Amino acid sequence: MENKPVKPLIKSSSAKPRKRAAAVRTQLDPERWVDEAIDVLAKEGVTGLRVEVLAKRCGVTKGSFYWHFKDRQALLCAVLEQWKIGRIRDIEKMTSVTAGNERQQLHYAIEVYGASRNRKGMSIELAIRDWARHDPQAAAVVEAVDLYRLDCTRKLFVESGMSDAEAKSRSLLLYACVFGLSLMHYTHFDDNLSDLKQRIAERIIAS
Amino acid sequence: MENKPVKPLIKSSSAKPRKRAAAVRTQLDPERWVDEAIDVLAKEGVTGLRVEVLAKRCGVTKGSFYWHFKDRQALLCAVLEQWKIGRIRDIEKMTSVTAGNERQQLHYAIEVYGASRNRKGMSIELAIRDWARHDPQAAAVVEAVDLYRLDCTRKLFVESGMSDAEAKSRSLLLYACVFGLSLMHYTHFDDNLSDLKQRIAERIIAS
DNA sequence: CAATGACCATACTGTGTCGTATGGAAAAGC
DNA sequence: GCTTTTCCATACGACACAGTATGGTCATTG
Repeated sequence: MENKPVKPLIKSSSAKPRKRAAAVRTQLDPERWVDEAIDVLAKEGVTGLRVEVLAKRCGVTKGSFYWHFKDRQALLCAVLEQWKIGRIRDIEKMTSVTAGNERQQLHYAIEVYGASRNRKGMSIELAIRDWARHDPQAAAVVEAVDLYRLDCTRKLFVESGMSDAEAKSRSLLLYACVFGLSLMHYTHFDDNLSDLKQRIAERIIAS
Repeated sequence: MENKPVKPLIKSSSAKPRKRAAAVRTQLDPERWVDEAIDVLAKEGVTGLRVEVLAKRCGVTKGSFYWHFKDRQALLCAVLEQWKIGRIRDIEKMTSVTAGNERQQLHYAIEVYGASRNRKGMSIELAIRDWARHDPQAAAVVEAVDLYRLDCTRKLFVESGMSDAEAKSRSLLLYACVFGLSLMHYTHFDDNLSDLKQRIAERIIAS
């Protein structure tokens, strides 16, 4: 005994992908687990992210989970990491723009975050931010993402002709407003919400 | 058997307060439970609000809890209710102002919410809003509080000379920004955060 | 074809939690 | 003073969950 192959914290799926790529089997890899975990996270929060629940969603049992991950904490770390790189990739895509279109791109960013089609993305965002209130690791990831986001939009404001200080304040205002709105329940506050949102976006972006 | 006195859902403490008021004993009343519960809620979130944990904090056992409350859900309802009335009371106090001082009062409101001294209040706020993402009851309370808040500050904006539509958008922007900022991690974004906040407040309030 | 390793199921321990049943102590009421 | 009511402790059953141990199945490899 004791000769069980050493299980890495998170089994690296890049170290020998079974065969080549074809659907040789329907077996699970860590990424599948993480994807499913993020789904649960969005709906139930971190505390609702249980191993057995997740296994049931994947159609397997705990035995499989503990093959791919050392423990629950390892999954949580993987979730944070995957979210972080996904966010940074999105931010880069969202804020790379040809000169002269900065303001338009800023409007687009606000619209995307506030859109109801992005409901799931915002649920993940809020779940992780709530998670970060108790967990230093999550807090560190959130801070990294926030600082990156803030700096990207800051550049857009600067390139659209603002001072650096003003650009920073606008950048912070933009994201604060976007997340804050997703936190509030204001659907019955007015019967022309799109006009309200338009005014807000103008206030944030316009010089 | 079966003659045990009927336990109300939440034992009304106003229906015969034991003696008069004096410290005749150190026994617990529902309000004490709710106060302690809100404390735990702020630190651990709803899912961390367990009966036995709460009992230990109060220095008693579960037996006491289930005397004062029908079940855990009854406590949660009481927490929501107490938070709701407390918020509405605060809002009224915060937005009642002599004519001419509206803008000053709006600045004060932003400052209070963003202040670090109000850390606990904001923790409760965020915990309840996260709770509201899964629980319709909590969502209803949050909506009621939000609508009340939004309307109170809307009046301030109107009285300071804005159109109703503009006032509404400013009101929404104000609270969204306040809650959004408390959700972000931006302490390392700039070394003059107070200037940043000042600019943001100006942007929200100034005409 | 035999051996190895990857992947998963089953069974088990231990803990935390909800809710109930029941008894005990102290105050309140007569 | 005796009974009733109030408030709490203790003990219990049921369940959900984390993590471990161990064996089984199938594909891959030599």
